[in-house]
Amino acid sequence: MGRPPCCDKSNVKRGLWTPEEDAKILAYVANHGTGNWTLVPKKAGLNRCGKSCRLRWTNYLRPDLKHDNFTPQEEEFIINLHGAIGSRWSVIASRLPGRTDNDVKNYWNTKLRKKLMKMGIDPVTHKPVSQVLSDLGSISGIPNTTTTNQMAFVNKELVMNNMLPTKTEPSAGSNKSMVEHTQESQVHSWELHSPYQVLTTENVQPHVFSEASSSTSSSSSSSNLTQLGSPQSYSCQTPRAQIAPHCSSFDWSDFLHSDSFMWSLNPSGLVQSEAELSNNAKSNGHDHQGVAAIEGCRGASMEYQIKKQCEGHSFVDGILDRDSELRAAFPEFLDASFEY
DNA sequence: AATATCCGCAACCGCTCCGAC
DNA sequence: CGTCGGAGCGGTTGCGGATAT
Repeated sequence: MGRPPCCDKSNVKRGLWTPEEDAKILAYVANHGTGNWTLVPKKAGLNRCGKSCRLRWTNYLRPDLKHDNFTPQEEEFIINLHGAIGSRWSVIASRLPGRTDNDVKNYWNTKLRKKLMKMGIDPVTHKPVSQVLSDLGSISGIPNTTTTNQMAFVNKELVMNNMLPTKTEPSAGSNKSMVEHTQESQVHSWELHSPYQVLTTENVQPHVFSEASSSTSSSSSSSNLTQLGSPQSYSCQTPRAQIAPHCSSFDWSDFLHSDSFMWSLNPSGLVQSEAELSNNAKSNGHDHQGVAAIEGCRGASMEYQIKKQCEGHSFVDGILDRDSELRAAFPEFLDASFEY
């Protein structure tokens, strides 16, 4: 038995809103504020579904909304965060003042997705399409026929979008072909010229895991933080080889979803330095000991996950272990108001 | 100039989440 | 602890303007 509809769909107006209806919503909110949207149509004198009223307000009428075009900085931030957390539009929008989840979602679907595809970047995985193809081909445990079918499908999609070169040719801004890049992606970055610079292992990993990487990797662990916004190369690479060459079960997406990564983004979409993070944490009321502990914890997070997974811990085991350790270490940060 | 096609965006739909009871 | 209902989220649809033929 399903839930009854929130309103009588046959008796409410649908479709585009008139200025008069907008004025009624605005007047109602000005007098009563938002909340209990199911009562709004009746109280405001509207023949609309309450849900529709809420949508109209949140997506269009809210006074704090920006109605101008997205800036390049906002574009970069959306791409970065989408690469990290996927299509969680409300989360992305919450970090872009004046933008709604609907705005961000529409902008992604109409502009950014196509832009990435033209750049040869798979908008779902944010990897070079050549790498996606390579990954598909190397999936173990899948019968060859299935893989072949998947490859055929992907090839068709890519050809339709002019993303798959008909022959090996140098990619823009590099002397190496896409195929060569794929083959070397374990150790070299794959680059093409782009007005964007997306968060990658190169500019995230050294920042977040400077302590961990210094002890686990002899590769370059520059702590230079690259500011987004300037024209730079779009660098994609497989982090596994650099960070955990000894462990093949590590999944970079797990890290991207971790709060360690989220902490490295501030609302403007710029990567924060350790000093900035410290200052922010301090200004938020954390004491020095707490800040140091957080930084140490953040830096050690990747190494911890790699170790645990190499030791045969399941993903869930790792989360539970981590939860216990964090609760023991920072009881003051894990009060009811802490989002975790 | 008329028609077809494309594109962007507002709005809708169905579902999940979460607090109140 | 289960149910109810409001709020919110993400995917999808469809309208209207812009552009191509």
